[in-house]
Amino acid sequence: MQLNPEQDRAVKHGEGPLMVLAGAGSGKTRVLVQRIAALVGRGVHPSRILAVTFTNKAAGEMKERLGEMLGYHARPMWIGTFHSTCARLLRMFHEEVGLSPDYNIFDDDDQMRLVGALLKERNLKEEATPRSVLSAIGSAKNKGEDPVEYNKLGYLAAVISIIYPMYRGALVREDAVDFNDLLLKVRDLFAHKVVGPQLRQRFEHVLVDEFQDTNPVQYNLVQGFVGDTRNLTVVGDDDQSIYSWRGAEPRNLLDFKRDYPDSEEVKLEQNYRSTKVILAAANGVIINNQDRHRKQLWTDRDGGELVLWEEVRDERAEGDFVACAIEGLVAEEGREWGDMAILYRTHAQSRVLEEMLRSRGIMYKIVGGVSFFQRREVKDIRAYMRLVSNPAADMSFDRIVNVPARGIGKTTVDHVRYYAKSKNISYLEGARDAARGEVPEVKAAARKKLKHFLDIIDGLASVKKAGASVSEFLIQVVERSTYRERLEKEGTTDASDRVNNLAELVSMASDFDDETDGEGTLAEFEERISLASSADSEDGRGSAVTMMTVHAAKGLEYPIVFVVGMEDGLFPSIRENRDTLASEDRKDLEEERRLAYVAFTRAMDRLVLTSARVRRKWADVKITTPSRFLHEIPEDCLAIRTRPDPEPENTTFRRRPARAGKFSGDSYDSTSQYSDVPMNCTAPGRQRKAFGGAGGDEFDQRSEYKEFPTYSVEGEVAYESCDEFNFDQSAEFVEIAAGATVRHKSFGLGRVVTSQGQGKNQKLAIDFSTVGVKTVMARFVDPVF
DNA sequence: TATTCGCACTTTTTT
DNA sequence: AGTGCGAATA
Repeated sequence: MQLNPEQDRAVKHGEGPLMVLAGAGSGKTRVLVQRIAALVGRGVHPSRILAVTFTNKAAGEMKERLGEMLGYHARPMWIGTFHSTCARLLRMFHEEVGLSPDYNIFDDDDQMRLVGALLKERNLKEEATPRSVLSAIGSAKNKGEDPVEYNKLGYLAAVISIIYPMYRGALVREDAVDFNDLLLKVRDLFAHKVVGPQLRQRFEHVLVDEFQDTNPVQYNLVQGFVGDTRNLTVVGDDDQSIYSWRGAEPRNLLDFKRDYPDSEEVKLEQNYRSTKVILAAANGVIINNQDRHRKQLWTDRDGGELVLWEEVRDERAEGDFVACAIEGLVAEEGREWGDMAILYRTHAQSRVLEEMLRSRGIMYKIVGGVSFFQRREVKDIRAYMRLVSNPAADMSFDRIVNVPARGIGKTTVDHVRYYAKSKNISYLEGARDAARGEVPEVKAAARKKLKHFLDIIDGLASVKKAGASVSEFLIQVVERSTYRERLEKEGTTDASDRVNNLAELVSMASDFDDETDGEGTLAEFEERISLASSADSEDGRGSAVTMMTVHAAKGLEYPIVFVVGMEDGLFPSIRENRDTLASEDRKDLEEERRLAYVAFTRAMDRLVLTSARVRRKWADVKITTPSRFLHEIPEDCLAIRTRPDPEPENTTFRRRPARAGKFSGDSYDSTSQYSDVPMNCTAPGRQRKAFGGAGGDEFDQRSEYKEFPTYSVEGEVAYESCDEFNFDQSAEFVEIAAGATVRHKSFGLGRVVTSQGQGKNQKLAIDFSTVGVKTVMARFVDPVF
């Protein structure tokens, strides 16, 4: 495909700031990739290019494409999310920010537990919920401000001023950072007298995708990375800004013009994705927003079906309709399941849809939801990993000291905790003392059990020390902790699901080992897990209908898109009992509208919207009003179809009688109203491919069942030595030249003055900030840049 | 100390 | 409706 003149201009832009205002479906990803390739072609060293994407998945795709175009030259490029980029930098500069190289990243769940525990400790549970505290802390940190100061006037001021210092203390003790710290610590690095200037000069070109979704801290980071070169490319679309609740400021697009007045601006207004009708529908909605740059998206894709708005009775009818329509599209138009996506505003809506699809034997996959990595058993195993890497990981200790149950009760743990706190040592150390009998409250029986637990941890530590690969280590965790054994003894389906999840985790670890030639560390694997978003796990394998939230659909496209639950209160989502100002309401509504815009513009050929007259929320039933956005769609784009209730007007709503079986969804087929929809449903009996049995749950976002790799439990695992990896790394080998910054194990950071010799025998004269100029073999230092 | 039961809370969106 | 937590019980 040829580039259009505007795209071409963006790709060919040389030095200096560039802003690309890219509408939905305008090929911005392609432009970005080509631009990077063009920079390399122009002689920019690949390792001096930083590209920031919104998701890890987008980063992966970009890497892949550049890999194809540039071969191994693409490898040294820095391509990733803000978070993964910062994690990488923090690993390099861990000392400067006071972290170990194996530092932990606290995810949502960890933070919640921690704050919950702190609130409990201070008897503040009445005053605030962990969620509210964290969101107050988070909104401050998103702006780069001090949480206590920032919330000084809010109703949580008192709680935050007590909890936040404790929270921060706990993170320091546990050698951990939260998501925001990841960015803030790197921002702080810019002020470091040695590292700061280096960081500023590190990149010659910086490119940021989805710029409308960056928050102030991220913008600061960008400015730091750009340094004096001013070679910054930002790509964004203010109409697709849907993360302001996470601190994103679409105003960054305006600020960019202020901060870089000499920037060139390119507008990509031709849409290559959607039909005219779909685009007109999306435009019709978005023009109702006040706060936006005017943009005129256009397409030359004539024709296409009208957007269909199907009004149905309730969410079951909605699911049934969608399932039917899918069948019809497969039968009539020869579409494949993989061509279709169902988008919803909230995860909670997925359940009914799932049920209805399943009852018709339609394969589906769900993106997001409860992430694989958040499952209890996976988190437990991760806690073992953490505790072994970092004995001070008290939260991890708490989590697994008695998991699986080994008879260490609450009272024992309380004694250990109290003792550890009073001596200012970690819980694990406390447990050691207790096991040795130094804590009188812990009696012999409990001591023995603690000893047993410590033996497990120490055993794992020795496995790690022996140089086990990550997957080997995980296998040892699963075995030595008796986790798998216990689960298998349970014999329930739930337990065997969990075993499968553990197998999946091990196999991911083994993929990781392969990828890193066995050189990846536990901490790196854990980092990857922590930063993996639920949307990343999507593997395009097989043909299945994709279900996800609108947020997760950002950047994706499908020939056919269903957007379900188009009702006021749901989409746009309106939270009740909220005491915000009217202007906030408008802002929220505008964001919801942008969300609708994103949803609609995912569709290439056909867009189907549904609304239910009645929707169950929790236990009760609510009568709904169709989404106001539906009325904003130009009439000539829209086909509206309302189905009357099959029952007489004034019958009261009858509850579906409770069934004995777990799922009653199958009963719906016979009453389906939709066998005559123009998308022509086939009869429910004619299913192309069914999977599983009724109520079976074997199809979800996880990949298929994998056996545990074979291994020996007894005897020592033979760990290969690892001194031959260097050869393959030549592609990434960076010649250390005078002026480079390097790190030495004992001398710390220094700057290379002169260099002598090559390869293994290269000698460097280095000016260390600690000890002055020293001559060192190059292989004893790590190039920082 | 382990297990079980009942209650409260959840549900907007996620790196 | 499903989960997680705390209290009550074995």
